Amino acid sequence: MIRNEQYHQFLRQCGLKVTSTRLLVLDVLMSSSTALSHGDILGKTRGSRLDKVTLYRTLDTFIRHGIVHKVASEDRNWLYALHPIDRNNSVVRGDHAHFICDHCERIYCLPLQTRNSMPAPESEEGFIVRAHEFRLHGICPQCH
Amino acid sequence: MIRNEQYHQFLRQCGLKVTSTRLLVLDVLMSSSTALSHGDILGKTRGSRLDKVTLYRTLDTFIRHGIVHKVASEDRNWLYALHPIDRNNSVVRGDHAHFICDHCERIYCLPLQTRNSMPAPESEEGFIVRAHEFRLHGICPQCH
DNA sequence: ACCAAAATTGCAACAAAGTTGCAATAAATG
DNA sequence: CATTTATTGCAACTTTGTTGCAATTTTGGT
Repeated sequence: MIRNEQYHQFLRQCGLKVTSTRLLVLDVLMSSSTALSHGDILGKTRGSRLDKVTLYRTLDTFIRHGIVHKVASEDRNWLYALHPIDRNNSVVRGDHAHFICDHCERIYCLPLQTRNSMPAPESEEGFIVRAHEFRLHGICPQCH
Repeated sequence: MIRNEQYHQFLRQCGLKVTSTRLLVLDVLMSSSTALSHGDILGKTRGSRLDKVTLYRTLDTFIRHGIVHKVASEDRNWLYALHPIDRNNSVVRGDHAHFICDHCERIYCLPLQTRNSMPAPESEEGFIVRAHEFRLHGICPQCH
């Protein structure tokens, strides 16, 4: 796998030890255009005796290091997706929307174009707003 | 409980049979300013031998009839909240935001004021947007 | 290339959340 | 008030996620 060298460098940049589990999970997430569940990832790594607990912990580590974020799916479990990575292997954590296809249930992370970008809503009636998530529902390109 | 007559009428308006379980769950949801989990509701109804399965099914029925909606909490389970009801006992399903307090973890449904309301983002690159959910993170009035 | 320290992994057992099938019960209609 | 139909409670089960611990792997210094 030629990408391994790149992933290796990326993990070190994030202050993480390089392990085969992490390289594997990183590769699976990189290769998907949609957010994946724990089960999805486990399915895509059959053959490489990756334990479910290890996967939970790996995803958790990635989240704590800001590489991955999780989105709740419509059927009560978590989907995991990478933050976009730019040409310098730096993680870009800018605002983006989660698009949920009401047909295939897949969740895509869509960058918010400037012309679509949402103004952060004002704090109001004692609620102090610090961050926000925008979830879009509809039909994805694959489903029409 | 003086509200029972009102709830009774409301359920019939929704085309539902009136049962003690539904009256009970409706009352619990009405009395809360935040969205409640299945467990929360079960906790608030101790004494009334309400079965967990029945509660799941009741909440599901309410959702199918548009009385209740569910929001994923930050720790992977569903919270349930009523749609606002106006003076004519009609359900108001207008846009609203979900405010998640990062301190107490409670989730509030906040109406979107006109000045805060989000324009529906344009469909783009083959993604057809039909609905959206806005999730706000921050600190709620009780926590500061 | 090897060693020691520290982090990571796999396993087994467990806990929590949610579902299914079915028999018993309760609500609405005439 | 009897019949039909929906709702409820229970037991067993599935799925998802967690904990503790021993074994293994990674890293940095020699």
